Amino acid sequence: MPQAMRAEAPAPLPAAIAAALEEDIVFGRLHPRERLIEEELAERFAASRHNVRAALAVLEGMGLIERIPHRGALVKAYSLAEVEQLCALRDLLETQAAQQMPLPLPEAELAVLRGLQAGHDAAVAAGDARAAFRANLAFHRGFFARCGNAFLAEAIERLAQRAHAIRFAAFPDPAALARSREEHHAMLAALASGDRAGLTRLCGNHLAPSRQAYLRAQSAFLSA
Amino acid sequence: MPQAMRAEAPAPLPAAIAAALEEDIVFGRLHPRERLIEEELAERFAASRHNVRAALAVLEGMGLIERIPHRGALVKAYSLAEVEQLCALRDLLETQAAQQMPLPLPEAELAVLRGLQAGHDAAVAAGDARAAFRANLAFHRGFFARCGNAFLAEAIERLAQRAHAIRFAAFPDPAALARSREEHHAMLAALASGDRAGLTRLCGNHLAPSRQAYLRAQSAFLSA
DNA sequence: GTCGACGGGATTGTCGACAATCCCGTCGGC
DNA sequence: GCCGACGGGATTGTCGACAATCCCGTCGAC
Repeated sequence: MPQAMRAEAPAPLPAAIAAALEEDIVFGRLHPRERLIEEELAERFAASRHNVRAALAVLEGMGLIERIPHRGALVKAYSLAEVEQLCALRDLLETQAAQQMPLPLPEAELAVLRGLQAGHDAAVAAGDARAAFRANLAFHRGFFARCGNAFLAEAIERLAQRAHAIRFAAFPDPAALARSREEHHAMLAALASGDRAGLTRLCGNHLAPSRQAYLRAQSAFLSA
Repeated sequence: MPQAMRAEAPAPLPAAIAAALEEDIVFGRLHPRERLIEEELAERFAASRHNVRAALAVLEGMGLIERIPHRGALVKAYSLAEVEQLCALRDLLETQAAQQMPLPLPEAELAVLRGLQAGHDAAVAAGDARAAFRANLAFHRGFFARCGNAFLAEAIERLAQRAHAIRFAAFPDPAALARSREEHHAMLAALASGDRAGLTRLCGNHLAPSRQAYLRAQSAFLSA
């Protein structure tokens, strides 16, 4: 709960508050079932309660928190069965995206993706987990946008957001970050060479770690 | 624009306003690109502008309208390419849902779906397009919920909501309503007998009419 | 001793009013 | 005559304050 605000901008808009809370959830500073109280957040972010409220609405739309009327907001907790379902659907959609992506990717688009990945590399090298998280999102967004179906790309992004609530288990691990980085480079190589089979396989494997980490964390929690 | 409010409840909550506007879009009373002005809506629904604003946020989340900061809200217009992409993704997800649905469906669940379809039948028989629309949504929700993956069911529902903005072209047609009704019954029969191939085929065919109707309406519009 | 009514405190939800922004018709200068 | 600054009007965005709701500890009755 004690957490200095990071608002350097003159006005802490709802989007900034939502992003900060999103990171708190991803990095486990807010654990599942934890309650979010509007006035506390308003004080922490030096924002009005209206903006906090709007931010909570955003997070609810992303599936990261749950709001119960007149009762407040909680960080959403996912059961094992839900994690399995979520991963299965992500696998389906990301595989589909890989299969319909035009290959090999034009050099101009490849360059954009390489630029995004350079940002990710830098963040990982610097050990900046927060920046790595954001850069990772940006790379994935750019990558799946290339599948040619905006609705598919949006659905994939939405599911990835939902998975944030379970990803906290995997993300702080530097080895996982490095592995993610390597996989991104392998994906770029497959895009460049037009290796569709490899690309599809990479996409499937890429989301396995977070699922496994969650299951591990969950079983550790249950046995504790 | 002239449209009596249908609020019989003492308080017109945001959800009710959103539902009414959703229907206006589905039935073509609000056409694509039409502007939605908060104060006008507040007067029409005898609600506060706050509630109207919340309703607009809901509709934006459903992809039915577009909001531009400081500029207001418009009914969202979809291009032909977007319609194709939307339909392709719906096809993928609904086919997947049909393929993983446990068959044959237990009698208790079948009874629930039959009850929902009875409501749809009644609305179609009565020629009540509004009720038919709602009952159709309820049947689809109940149907796809049976696929065993809540995220898949939710994604399907979200895409169906988005399709509302293009469905207006098909919905007022009584023949289409009757056909939809028949297809629902065929789906129920497939669920009962465990005919997975038939079920999958039915799901695919079931969303073809709205796409075709949209393309027809679009070409008619372009040639006008 | 247990159960149900009651109230204080904390928290969320809603309202009216004001401030900020944008569009567009108008005007003055070059 | 055309271009850019300017203001009026319409519309959206934000604030502070108040009302509604809920949780939970307390008390009294059976």
